[in-house]
Amino acid sequence: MPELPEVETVRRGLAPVLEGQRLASVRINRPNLRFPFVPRFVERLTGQRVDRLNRRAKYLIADLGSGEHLILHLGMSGRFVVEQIDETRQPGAFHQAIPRLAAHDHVVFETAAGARIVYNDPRRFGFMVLVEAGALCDHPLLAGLGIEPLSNDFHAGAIDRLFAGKAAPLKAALLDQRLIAGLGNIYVCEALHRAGLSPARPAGTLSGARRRAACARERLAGAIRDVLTEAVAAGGSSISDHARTDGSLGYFQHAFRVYDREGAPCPTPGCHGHIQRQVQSGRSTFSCIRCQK
DNA sequence: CGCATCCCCTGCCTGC
DNA sequence: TGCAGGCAGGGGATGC
Repeated sequence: MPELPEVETVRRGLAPVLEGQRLASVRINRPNLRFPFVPRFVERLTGQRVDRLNRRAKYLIADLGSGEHLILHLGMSGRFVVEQIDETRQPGAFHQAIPRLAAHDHVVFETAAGARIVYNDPRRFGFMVLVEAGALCDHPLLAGLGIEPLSNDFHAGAIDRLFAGKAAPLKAALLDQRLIAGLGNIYVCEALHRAGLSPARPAGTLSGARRRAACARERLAGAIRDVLTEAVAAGGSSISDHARTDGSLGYFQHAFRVYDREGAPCPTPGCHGHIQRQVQSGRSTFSCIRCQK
């Protein structure tokens, strides 16, 4: 599921029920997701207050009252669903009375205020990692992450610097979380189409003083910012797994111009090409060879 | 180092 | 109808 817009959508759904609330109970239904849960994961979380829920790239980061942090990643198929539980029941008593667990409901949080937050992840590429106080910035999962594409630091000049000398195709460079953090397969394809840039073009050709390179990176920076902003406003893209925390679907998938549209006419005005699919770095790329150069 | 390939896991869709 | 194969939004480990 989740690229930056989907993760941000989940963050916005979870923040109102988590921030300022205590975790009255935590339950894990298996020993691992992508990684094994750390020892005493449940005990270390239970009773803690969540001060804030942040997002960095495709990670959610809960700041806990103890100074520790809980890093959450949704992998490919992870989702959170929030339900309001009967407030007359005793917190923590849901072990007996829990409503039916669906398949792949791996983690269940219950807040003192009566929200139940269920993490469901069929493929289990997601994970939850507890980080000691003060160790967040240096954590290996986060330390190497690149620039946030919706931050003020992201602009054509950043692309100029990051892509200088890179022989890798634009598709691969944009997927590289060490350069720009948060883009995934869908939004890379969409941004490249909007910018009129070929996914196969060497990333380094967007660097340097030449006017054409400067125009190209200007278009790319704008396209990335636009597509992500629009997708966040739409609640993300719901292909098969992503849903908002209230169960409703995002609708940005209806705005895709190229992703999963092989054979369709190119939506660029005046371009009479069609969308083709190719495989780059083992993953599908969708583009129009006519208007993406 | 930079880049490509493979792998983790389950579900769904297609074609035979 | 059943089954095999391919494919899926993630990232990490490996090998060249």
